[in-house]
Amino acid sequence: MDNTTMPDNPSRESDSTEQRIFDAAHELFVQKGLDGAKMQEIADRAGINKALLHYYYRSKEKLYEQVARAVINRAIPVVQELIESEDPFEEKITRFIDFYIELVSRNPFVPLFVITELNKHPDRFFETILPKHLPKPQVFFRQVEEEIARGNLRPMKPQHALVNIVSMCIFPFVAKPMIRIVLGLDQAEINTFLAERKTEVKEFVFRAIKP
Amino acid sequence: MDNTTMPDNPSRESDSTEQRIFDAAHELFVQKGLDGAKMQEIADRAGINKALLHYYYRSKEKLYEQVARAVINRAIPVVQELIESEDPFEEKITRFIDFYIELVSRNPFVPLFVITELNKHPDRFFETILPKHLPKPQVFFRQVEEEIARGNLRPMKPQHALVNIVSMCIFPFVAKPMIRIVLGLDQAEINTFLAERKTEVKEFVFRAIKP
DNA sequence: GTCTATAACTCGATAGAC
DNA sequence: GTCTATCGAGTTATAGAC
Repeated sequence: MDNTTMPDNPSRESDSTEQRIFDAAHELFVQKGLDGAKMQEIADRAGINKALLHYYYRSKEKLYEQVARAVINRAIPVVQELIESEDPFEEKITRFIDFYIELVSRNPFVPLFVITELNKHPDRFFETILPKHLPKPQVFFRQVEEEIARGNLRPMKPQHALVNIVSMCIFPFVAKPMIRIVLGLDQAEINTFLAERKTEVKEFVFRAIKP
Repeated sequence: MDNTTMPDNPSRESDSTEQRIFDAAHELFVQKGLDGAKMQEIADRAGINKALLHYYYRSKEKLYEQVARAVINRAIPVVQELIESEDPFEEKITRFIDFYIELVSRNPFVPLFVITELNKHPDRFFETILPKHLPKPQVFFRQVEEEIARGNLRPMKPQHALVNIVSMCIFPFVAKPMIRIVLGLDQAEINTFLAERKTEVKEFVFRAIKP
């Protein structure tokens, strides 16, 4: 953890035991996954005994599921608001990129956690973790079609536009260590580089979608 | 594994025991990671006994390292050739996107494997897995600068151009299940969507970088 | 609610027969 | 080389005192 901004995972000193356990589990599961995180380590970080984990959460599996649900449910409303917003299109894209990059840079482990969970345990994910209501991109697609009809955007498939934008927002943060190596940047330089992303992605996207 | 194309991981029926173990380990480690893959499962898939794994590879750790090295070393030459090529710039970009997407769609688990490994065990990665010579992007950067000077590209930071392109090539395949859900596509539709990426990314990129 | 102690289990690793 | 049997370390989970 070398970011200057703190992640969105609160860990107040004064919380209840149950909450402290949950926060510790949150941090470790998101970083290390279900197999990688150990109950002992979670207990240590929460400042309590291993037995209490079972007292409050019954099993590792159950604790993990609650954490996973919380991670998903915390991210969804933000994304939903961004993607379903009825703001004027150009503003919407700008806000989308700014907020999305902000979100990911505050929570660099979350996208990787979700992707890994989805790859390794798709059944559990669909049945017990994924909420009923997800962000619906139809608003975004309709807006793109309208802008194309008005001649404000070049003709293109809206799905690919969305995936392109999201890819450029998320991937560099997920692949930060890889990018650091290939570009030959030190710790300070990679952070500067990532800080430039908001500007660079917006510029890139608007050039790509304007007619 | 629902791709129509087979991954680049060969598993011939007639190979030696050592090779069969290696192939089984390759498949399982890449999909499940070091902690997630079990020696028993590797043995089962290779059609031999657990004890033989240790006979040939001494320990799980050593087997894993060999697999990880193989994965990296198989990917690097392709990427290196693409990024260091001295082809005319526009051809180079075209080839880069086509081959990169082809590579990732054949090996959808590899980027996630590398990223996860790099996040969880950076020390081992740098000391024992990463080869001495990596793809050097300096050629690419110089070409971008030259094209800008000639007026063939708009002024931009070459690093961000590269990261944008790579993001759009890799991320959709890594996040395939997530994209499938959000876009509401069935198995056939998501594959069609991913097959369109070569065309769509090229179009998007050229619009974004032309002056 | 919280702790200590320990049971129960998983899994990597080894011994030894063939 | 390959197998069966088993050990031993590390982990999850529980029992029971306070």
